[in-house]
Order: sequence, then C-alpha cells, then structure tokens
Amino acid sequence: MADVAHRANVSTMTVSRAFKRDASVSADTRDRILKAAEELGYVFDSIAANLSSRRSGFVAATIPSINNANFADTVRGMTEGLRDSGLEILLGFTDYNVEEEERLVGQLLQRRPEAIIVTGGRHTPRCRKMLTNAGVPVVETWDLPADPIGHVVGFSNADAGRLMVDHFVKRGYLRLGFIGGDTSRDTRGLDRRRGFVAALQDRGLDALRVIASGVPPISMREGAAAMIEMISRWPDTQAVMCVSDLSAFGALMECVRRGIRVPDDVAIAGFGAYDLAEQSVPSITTIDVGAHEIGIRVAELVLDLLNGRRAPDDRVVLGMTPKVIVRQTA
Amino acid sequence: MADVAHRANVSTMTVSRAFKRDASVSADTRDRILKAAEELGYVFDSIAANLSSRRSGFVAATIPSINNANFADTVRGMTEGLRDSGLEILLGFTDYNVEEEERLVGQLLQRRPEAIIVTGGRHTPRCRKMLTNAGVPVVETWDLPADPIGHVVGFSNADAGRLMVDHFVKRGYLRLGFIGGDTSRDTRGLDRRRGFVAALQDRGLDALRVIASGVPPISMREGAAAMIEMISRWPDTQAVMCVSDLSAFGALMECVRRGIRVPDDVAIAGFGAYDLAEQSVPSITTIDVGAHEIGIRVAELVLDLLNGRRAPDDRVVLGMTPKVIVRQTA
DNA sequence: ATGAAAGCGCTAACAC
DNA sequence: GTGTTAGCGCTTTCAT
Repeated sequence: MADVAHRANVSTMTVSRAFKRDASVSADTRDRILKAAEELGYVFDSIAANLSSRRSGFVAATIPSINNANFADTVRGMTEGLRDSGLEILLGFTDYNVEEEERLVGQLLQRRPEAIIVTGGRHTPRCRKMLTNAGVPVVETWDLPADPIGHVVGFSNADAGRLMVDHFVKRGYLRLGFIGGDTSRDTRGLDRRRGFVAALQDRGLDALRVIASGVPPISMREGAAAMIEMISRWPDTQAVMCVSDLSAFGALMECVRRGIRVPDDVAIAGFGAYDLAEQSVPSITTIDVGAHEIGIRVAELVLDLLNGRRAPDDRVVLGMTPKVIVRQTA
Repeated sequence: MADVAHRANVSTMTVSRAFKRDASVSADTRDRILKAAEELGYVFDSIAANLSSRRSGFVAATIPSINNANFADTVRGMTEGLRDSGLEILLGFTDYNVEEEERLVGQLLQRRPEAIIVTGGRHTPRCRKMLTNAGVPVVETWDLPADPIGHVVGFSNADAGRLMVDHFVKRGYLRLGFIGGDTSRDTRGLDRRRGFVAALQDRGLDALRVIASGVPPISMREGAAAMIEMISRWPDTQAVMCVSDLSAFGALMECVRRGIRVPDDVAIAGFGAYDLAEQSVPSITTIDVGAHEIGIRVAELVLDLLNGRRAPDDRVVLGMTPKVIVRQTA
C-alpha cells in the first residue's frame, strides 16, 4: 500500500480510502491510485484491514451437510440476502454431529465473525456457552428451540410430524408408520418423529410402526430398505411418512420395483419439498418449510442487527409455518 | 493474550506457543495457561495470528453452485483431505458465470488463501491474470484445459460426451440427441455437448438433434420440457443424452407420464452418477467422473505443494477417466 | 523452555 | 479531501 501511495503521490491513508466504497476521495485521485495499484499488481490485504478495523467482513454459518438441497437452499438465500452488504459467508459442516459442531464453532469464532448462524437448536453445553459469550448476533435456524441462545428463524419439526398425521387421518389412513435414521444425530429428524408419534398417541392410534435404520441423513437406498422392513413387519400399514424426500423417494421406488401400488396399497409422504418430490412419478406428498426463505430472513435479520436498525437485545423469534404439499403418493 | 499471560505468570510469547500444537512449552505451563484462558473467556484471534505469521490458514475454492450433488461431493472430498492439516476451506459460488467468478476470485485473493482451487478451465482474461499472479498454488478442476494456469485435477468433458455416443452406438442406437442448457454459462456442459456432436460427425451420424433450452444448470423440469420438444421435433430419435442426471430424470419422468417406454421407445442417459440415477426406476445410465475422488486428489496435491513435498514448479495434470455406468434406461 | 523487541499491513482518530 | 500518528493482537527473530 505504501508503494501504491508513493506511485500515486498520496499517503497510504488515501490509498486505503480509495479502496473503500463510500470514502471521500476525489474521483481524480481515486483513478490515479487504482491505476498505480493495477500497474504494481497490488492486491489489497483483507487480513490486515480486518485486524485494524476490528471487522472481519464475514458471517459464519454451520450446516449439517453440504450435500443436501434443503440446507443448500438456505445458504443460497443467505448468500442472496448478504450479496450487497460486503459480508461474506464462512461455511462449516457439522456432519449432523453436535461434537463436531462444538469444534467447528470454536474454530469459526477464532476468525471473529460478525454474526454466527447455526442450524438447529440443540448443542453441547460448551458450544452453547461459546455462542452465548461470542459477543456477536447468534441465529439458530431450522428449529424452534425452547430456550434460544439468541435469535431464531425456524419452525417446529415436531409440528411438521404432527401435520402429516393430520393429513393422513384426513385421507382416511389410520395405520401409520414413520421411517427415519437410527441414531440421535439428526435431532431435527428425531423431532419430526416425536411429533408424528405424539400425534398418533393423541388420537389413540397405534404408534408402533417406526423404523429407525441407518445413520442420518438416511439416503434413498436406506429409505428403500426401511420400506421393505415396514411392509414385512406390518403388512397392514396404510401410510408412511419418511424423514426426508430422499428416503421417501427410495421407499417409493422400492414399491414400484415390487409392484406395490402407491398410494392404493400404501401411501407415502416425505419432508423438505425437494424438486425430486415434485418431478417424481407418482409425485410425492411432502412438507415445505421454506428453506430458501429461511436463508433470506436470516440475512435480513443479521443485516438489521449489524446496521443498528434493530437493537441487539430485542430477541427475534421468527417462526415459519411448515405446509403440507399434497401430491399423488398420499 | 496479555491478560492470559499475566494471569499465568508467563509472557505473551509463551501463551502464543501454548495455543499451537507442537510448540515447545512444558506440560505444566501449558495447563496453567489454558486454565487461565478458560477462566478469562479468552478467544484466540486468528486474524491477528494470520497477519503476523503471514499464513491465513485457508484454501479458497470456487464452485458453480452449492446446490449440486456433484460439486458437493468434490467439496466433501477436499474437506476430508484437509481435515487434519489445520487448513479450512473458504468457499465461493460462481453461479456458472465467469464474470461472477472473476469478482469472486478477486475477493478471495484479498483474504490471502494459501492455495486456490477453481472449478473449470475457462476464465475471463482478468481472472486468469489474477490467478497467474496469485503467488499461491492454483488448481483447476472438473476440466482438462488446453492451457492450464497451474495444476489440474479433472477430466475431459468432451470425452464424456464422446463416450456416451460410443455406448449408444454399441447398443445399436443411431439417431441420437442431446439435451442441455441454452447459454454458454455452463462451459463444462457445453464441452460435453461438443464432444457428443463431434463423435456423431466422426461417425457420419446426424448431429442435428440438439435441444438447448433453459439457463444452466438445467433442472428436472427443464429436462422434461426438452424431452417433449425432442420427441415432437424428431419422433424417430432413438437415444438421448442429457447434460446431467437431473435433467435425465426429468426427461425420464416425462416419458413415464406419457406412456413412452424407456428404453424400448427411446433410450435416455445422464451424466454425473447422482444417487438419483441409481435409485430411479428404471435406473438411469450415466457417466461417473469421480467427483468425490477429485476432491481428495486436490486436497492431497495442495498439501504436498504447501508442505514442500512437491516442488511448486512441477505442474501436475491429473486426468481422471469418466466411465459409463450402464443401467436400464440405455 | 521461555522472554524481549520489533513488526505484519492495514485503519481509527484526529488534524487541517 | 487528504495527511499524521498510533495502534489492532498476534508471531518472528534472536536471546538466554
């Protein structure tokens, strides 16, 4: 920067200003500086700028997996919402694992993000503490935690499970099953199952048809295997909710392979409103949680908080409403 | 850090060492320091460490889109490969747009990555220049550029297109079509089309059945629409390659909806070896390019380069071989 | 194994 | 609109 300043006959401070958007530098001087920088092959050093200004210029976000269209949609929403703010997103993947999340959050906070966004409302005690003391806005998403750390933009996964029971019952299905993963890693998937089972019990329906198999996130293949197990253990099952559209698609394809008619012999529903569920033949009944909109709302919230348009101490809990999208499989 | 040092009765330098892995600090002193840090709620500041040590601790990577299972697999491979190196991945999305890539690369380089990985081998002149002058290892992936900037871990997209023509012809299909996007944004998809068309011409086959519709990456829905166009314009088409498994699935589902038998009436193939192609009924013939392995190899290469196990000036061009996975649709 | 001194390359704060 | 001064919070380097 000193070299550029010298070549343009100004001080480093003026060079610094010339590289900012709205700084007060005359057009003439700025042009001279940018030309000098170009000639010297100068590349601005954000790290030094960050240290000096005590602003890192990024927002940290953790998502369970990069390979999931739902979280990808949320990240896309955040990216769009933050586009013109000068903030970048520093992304980390927890692999559906709260211990990994703890490690990741520790790492991310060392990079001094201006806000931190986490997927889910359950964390290790140490992780909670780190987030609480982070000194920057914290947003939990994809959940509606009972005791939020900071702000929330999410929905109730249990309600999503209940909602599908309502839909099934309305259609006259009474012997209902649920397919999901077999560990406690995917806490949101677990919440959907809990809501599903609770709704069954509330209505006095059997709540035994639950297949837990495979490490979350369960895939198409595991959905197919679970469907086989479901219909062999409980051949009278009328409708099955799967923890995601991917497993629902796997279950559906298994039925197609075996000549089991969907929904005539058994109805199937998924979760997440993936493109796949819409394009599949038959199309898959699912639940839309507004993944993309979550991202947009999170970005808005973060910007409002950072720009002081919203006071840091007014806790925002933005609850979205999951909606059943009725299609052919149920 | 000074506060921690004071509380632990050491100098800041010793605190600094205590926070590194392999630094020479006595176990006793280290414990005392970590305890003091914990009590004070001290969080190490990576930004300052980065500035001082002139090492940012991350590798920058650009991918066209976060919502794509293929690139997600590559990123997963890189993440796994870099896990124990202390390097993090700073991810940017180009939206299949070389202008956006140029902007993004400019941003990323200001954060002083220790290496930069870009998807694809075509860039704006300015972008090429930035990468060339970056002073850190550059790896181009998912392509086999004629004139690489630095290192390459990829494959020939044109060969992938040719490969599918070979397969179609071997199966006796001679009236062949291609479905892809309608702009030049997805240069890799375009290369696959070029390879496909060139292979047709080499064999003296008609090369007119090409549908270009929709902004890349084309979706399931656009694949379906393109399939309708294909069979209405050229009803005698025997086999169609789609630019990706997603559009192939859309095309396939459209055929199912219309009672067109696949592959008896028309054969379909995709690209990318998505899970979807395997689980779909009928299962989709596709091309596997080893997306996950690309990520692993890139990570290995970057680590070798940064650790000096490989000289910076020996240009690595690692060509992977796309393979046809024969399934039911073709 | 530990410490002292001197920066890393920028920007805040204030001056003019 | 531009310049001067004094750091930001670490690590490098060289001692001991």
